Amino acid sequence: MARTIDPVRHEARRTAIIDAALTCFAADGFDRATTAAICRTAGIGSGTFFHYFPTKLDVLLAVLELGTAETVAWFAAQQGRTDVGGVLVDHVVHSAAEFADPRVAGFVRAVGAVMNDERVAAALARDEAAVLDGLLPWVEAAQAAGEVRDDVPAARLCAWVLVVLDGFLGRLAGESGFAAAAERDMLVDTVRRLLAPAG
Amino acid sequence: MARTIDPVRHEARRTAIIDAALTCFAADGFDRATTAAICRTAGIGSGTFFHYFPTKLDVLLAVLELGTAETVAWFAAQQGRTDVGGVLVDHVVHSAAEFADPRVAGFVRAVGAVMNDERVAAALARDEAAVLDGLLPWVEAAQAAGEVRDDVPAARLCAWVLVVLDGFLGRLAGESGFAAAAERDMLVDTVRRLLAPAG
DNA sequence: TGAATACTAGAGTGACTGCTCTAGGAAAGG
DNA sequence: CCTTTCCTAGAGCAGTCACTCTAGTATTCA
Repeated sequence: MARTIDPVRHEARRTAIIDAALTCFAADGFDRATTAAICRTAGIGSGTFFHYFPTKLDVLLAVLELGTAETVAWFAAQQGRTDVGGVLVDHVVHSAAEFADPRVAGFVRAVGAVMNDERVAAALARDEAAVLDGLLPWVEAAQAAGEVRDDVPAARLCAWVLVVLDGFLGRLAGESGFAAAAERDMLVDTVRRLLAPAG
Repeated sequence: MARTIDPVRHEARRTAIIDAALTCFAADGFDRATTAAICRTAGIGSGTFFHYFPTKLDVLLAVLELGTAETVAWFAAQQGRTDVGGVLVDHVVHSAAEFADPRVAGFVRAVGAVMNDERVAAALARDEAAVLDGLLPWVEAAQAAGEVRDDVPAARLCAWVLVVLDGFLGRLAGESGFAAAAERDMLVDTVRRLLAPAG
């Protein structure tokens, strides 16, 4: 036998490629971000790139999966909290904080170009499910506590929270002078109004 | 001299190409929608295509400009109304109705792939300005009448109405079972809550 | 009618890009 | 040490696509 793989080194290299790809996708979109550019950004040759990922699309999928995992981890960390309203607000704040990475908005737009692909659609569905499943029990609890309106089913409310979050993220890229930090409070307020009991 | 151009015939042909391009862009995105596919959809040869538009990108710009013109025309038609709140609601309803064309969401995503282009950015800025400028006087009037909150400047409120509208549009493409018609009332309600005076 | 020009079609071209292939360097085991 | 496998690089290939060119047709004016 000979040389075994070093999982740490392997994972680090892989992550570096993912990060470079995220940068390129965000800047140029999926189709215009060439594999050559990603390799240059990561400081590797194309041979290395295709050693780690069979396809350019697979890197994009890896980025998506990283995001989904982060979401799942965040909700797992909230287990046991009793201030249901606080969790909802914190989730919005947490999302806004992630959007502060200027690459996020560009990457989301890049994903739009390959949404038709079956694997991408599945990954997006998983990602969305992670957020909705994470949010749902808290919204239900808040409804039971009378903190959130109950004239609309909890699942639909969750979907509408995503509407606002997605809209917020979408505006961060245009040069409309829309800054994540400056608009964060307004975002929280908007979600609050969306969820407030009918009055 | 000989043969002069027939403006009617010319415009009709041009519009047909724009419509075919809209269909293709919406379905496949900007880079994956080939000029060949657009020509096939429009039932023309590539010679005709490039006779009307110097570049594939120019067709996309033409689509954007058509949209901007439509927005300007709609707001012009509201001139003289006195029910300021009604105008705001009508605008949301009108937007939702436009989104009912399933190509709109796909097209917006397609535009995202070429947002970095200078001309596209300028066209998007014009489009956004058309909506904001159209909305602003009505929001200001509603504030003066006490129908809309005034703890936030009117311009910023307008930007946030766009956040919600964009988020709504963005969700129409995923297969999340999000339908324009079914969610319209919720959209109106969400904007109402966003604009309601602080309570 | 004839000439000039708008319009149309589609084959061809040049450039680009995702990915493969080969050749070799480096690390782990024996 | 040697062998085996992992890892890396970058030249090259096959395919694709926006756009050009040419040749011809339709339409209007004199």
